Amino acid sequence: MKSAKGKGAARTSKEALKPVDDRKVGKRKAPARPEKSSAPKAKKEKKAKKDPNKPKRPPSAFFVFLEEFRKTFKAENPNVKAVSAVGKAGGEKWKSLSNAEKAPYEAKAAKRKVEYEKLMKAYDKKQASSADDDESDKSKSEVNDEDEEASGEEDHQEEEDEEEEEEEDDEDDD
DNA sequence: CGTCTGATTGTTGAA
DNA sequence: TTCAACAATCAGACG
Repeated sequence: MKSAKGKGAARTSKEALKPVDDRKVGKRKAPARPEKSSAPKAKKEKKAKKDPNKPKRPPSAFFVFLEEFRKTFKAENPNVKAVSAVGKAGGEKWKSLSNAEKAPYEAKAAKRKVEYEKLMKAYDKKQASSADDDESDKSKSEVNDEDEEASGEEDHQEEEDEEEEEEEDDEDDD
């Protein structure tokens, strides 16, 4: 451990064959630059292209719950500075929650997903535009650089009441 | 100074 | 359908 930054590769090499049970996933950014030195120039015509505005993945219900949990956890454990501590505690607590309790978190996560899809469309367009070799000709023709929600558009403005309470207290179905 | 790590689970995107 | 990687966090640690 320690400085073995070479993590990128190890992260899923053999584990790939093994079931996903071992979620030893903590690693991130695998494909991007496991080697430290070596000239990053590489240029590679079209590969390893950084995303100008790649939308980040929407936080799962667990993360949504974690966000709140972190505050609570840190509030009672200000001394704890290890992210892993919150992760473990959060994970444990998360499993302790019932469907009904996770419902609000999932609802939020679901909403995130919707927004994410929207961002994806915008991002997708950018890629398309970029895909084109020469954009100078068409110029403004395709998509504007950044429109986003700027104007009102058809914003439905969520009026969600979160009244999807279908819970029949059937948590312990097992 | 910058990038990476740890640890959790869920979700998403690609094959 | 299945795999693999990443999403936040926060401070420490290494280059």
